[in-house]
Amino acid sequence: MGKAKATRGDRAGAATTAEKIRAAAEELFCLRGFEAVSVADVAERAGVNKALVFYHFESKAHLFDLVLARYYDAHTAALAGAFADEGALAERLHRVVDAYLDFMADNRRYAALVQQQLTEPGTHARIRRHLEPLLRFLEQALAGATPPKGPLAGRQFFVTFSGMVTHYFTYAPLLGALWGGDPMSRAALDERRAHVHWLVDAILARLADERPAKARPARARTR
Amino acid sequence: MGKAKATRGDRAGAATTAEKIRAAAEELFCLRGFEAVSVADVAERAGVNKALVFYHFESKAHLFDLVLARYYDAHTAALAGAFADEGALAERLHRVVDAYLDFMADNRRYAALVQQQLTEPGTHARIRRHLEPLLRFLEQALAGATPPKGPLAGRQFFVTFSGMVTHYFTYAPLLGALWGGDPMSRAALDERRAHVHWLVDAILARLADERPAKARPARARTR
DNA sequence: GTCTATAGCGAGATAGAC
DNA sequence: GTCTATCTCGCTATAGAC
Repeated sequence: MGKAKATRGDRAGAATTAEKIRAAAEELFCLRGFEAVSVADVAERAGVNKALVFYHFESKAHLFDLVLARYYDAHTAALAGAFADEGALAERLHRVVDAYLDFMADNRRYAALVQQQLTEPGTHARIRRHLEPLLRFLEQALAGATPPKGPLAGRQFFVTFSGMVTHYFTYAPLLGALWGGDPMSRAALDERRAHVHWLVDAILARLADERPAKARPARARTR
Repeated sequence: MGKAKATRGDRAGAATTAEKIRAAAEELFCLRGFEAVSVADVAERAGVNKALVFYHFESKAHLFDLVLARYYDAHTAALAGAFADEGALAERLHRVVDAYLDFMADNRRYAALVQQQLTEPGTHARIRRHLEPLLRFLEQALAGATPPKGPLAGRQFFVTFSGMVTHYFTYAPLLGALWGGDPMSRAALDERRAHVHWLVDAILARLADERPAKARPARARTR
């Protein structure tokens, strides 16, 4: 699982063989998924011999695991920062949405990769470990605005928000043809961003309307 | 592509060989996707010889195409009925959401199948033909409530609604572990249904609030 | 660490008897 | 229409020289 030596960053010129392989694998896996990429493809892309892939990484599966772990970590890190406890709830959620959209736009095949993982039981444990902190983040952020159980609980909004964002990217290749225009263009991404922001506001407004009526008696816990 | 004779329904006892194969393929493809299912698996499940699969269907890909087409058709049919022009907009949308959720609950791996297709360019044309009428349905239904362009256009809500629904099912295997309790249980599905209904209402309420205000000066193009 | 050569397997698909 | 036997190919992974 990676020689201990691979501590160097990924400067362009001085890439070690292992790093070239990792980079090539990342590119290809994110482009075509796991099954559709062969070790020979990775080696060719990296400009190294096929056998070296097995020397530096134990197997194709290990290599894929490594790529996936990097993505999961990057994803969590990107969102964790955005959840920072500053500003009103709406503002925080907008930040999170922005971070999510930006991450997806920068790693366009990531959504597809994760979706693909979902179809393979056996990888569920890892994805769960990846998603759990994100779910907790959102539940905590929403704690003051949503009830702890039922159809308006934070976990429902977790599915809703992540669906709204990721769906756009998994469907992007189709949307281009259906809509006309590139859904990955700056303008299109900004439009999607505005849409999701609008939805966040609509949801918060409706929650605020309902809360006093619903959980009325005694003091409402403002946060 | 299927002998012309295969007009019989799928009564249990009198299943023809081709039908047994088709049924087995449908089950397995929806359970594990395309790559993870071998022709030998299908034959075994159907209780027939492997070579017969190639006799009755030209190839594994053809067989898969057939299964997929059936699903797409069933999906479109299920939603088309729900879009019927009766009742207020909110009521119609609730009907569509219900039909969508029911279809997904009855065909639990369908969402994963479609997602998987999205990762394989070359199948895009077909999915597009499948999605196009659904998009047009929704755009038409929303025509009076949303602007024709921009972040609140119908097409944005198309991605949003389908994401909210399908995401629940693609993530279901994980949600069980994350939440505790089976996300496919009657109670859990009803909770999700209530959540999406609530969202539909929140969105319509907000749209109604904004429309007069937004395009205010001179005559607002009420459309 | 890097290469060539090849083992070994499982897959889709076909040949041809019945 | 159904079967057995087999072909062919691409893939992961390894052996072993350098």
